[in-house]
Amino acid sequence: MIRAEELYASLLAAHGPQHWWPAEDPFEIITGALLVQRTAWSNAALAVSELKRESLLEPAALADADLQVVEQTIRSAGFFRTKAGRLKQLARFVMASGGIEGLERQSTSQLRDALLRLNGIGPETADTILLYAFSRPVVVVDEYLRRLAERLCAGRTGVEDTALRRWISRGLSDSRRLNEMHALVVAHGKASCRRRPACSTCPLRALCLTGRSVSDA
DNA sequence: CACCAGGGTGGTT
DNA sequence: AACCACCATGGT
Repeated sequence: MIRAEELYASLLAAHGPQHWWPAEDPFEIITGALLVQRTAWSNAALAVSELKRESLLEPAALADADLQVVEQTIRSAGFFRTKAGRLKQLARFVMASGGIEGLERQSTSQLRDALLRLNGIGPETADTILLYAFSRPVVVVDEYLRRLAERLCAGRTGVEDTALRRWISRGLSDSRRLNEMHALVVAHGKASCRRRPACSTCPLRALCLTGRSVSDA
């Protein structure tokens, strides 16, 4: 049985530190989390800097901004009509919650439920926000992690997200390493081939060969 | 030219 | 519950 801590060490050795969102403005991170959905980060980052240039990277300004202006400003992030409306809604939500400081006072589960009620924020984006903007010790489950687990389990499919969460959080409980872990999983997912048996050059090959189950015990 | 990127929604079976 | 089309830009 592979421990999550071993996986973390192997990923870190193979790909190096990823330093995603190192302690920036929480609202900027929230905005980026929405803009990056199904989009290359370079394009999302461009949209974030454009918002900053337009002085729209603050809840009050964004909440009151003209929808058409927001659409054109974030154009580079793709799905710009959809995302512009969701961004404004998010800004209104932050305002109505007493700002970022108001959100920081909420418990992790309360904040997660509130985020999930918003249109355009699903489990992955909500957990990303909790982890990267509010430093909550949350496991982000994405498609890369599911594929990775599938390989570590020697092809076993259908592992539940809740089982993945328990497995990861058993070995990594602090937000700092969970932060790095998610970034490393994404980096590895993009770097490695997506065929069922991991290719022979995969840095995790040794783990794949010794791996059994993620959901056992 | 096709394919993909740090997802989520709404509709259909 | 498991699929599906759709949203749209920019890089390879």
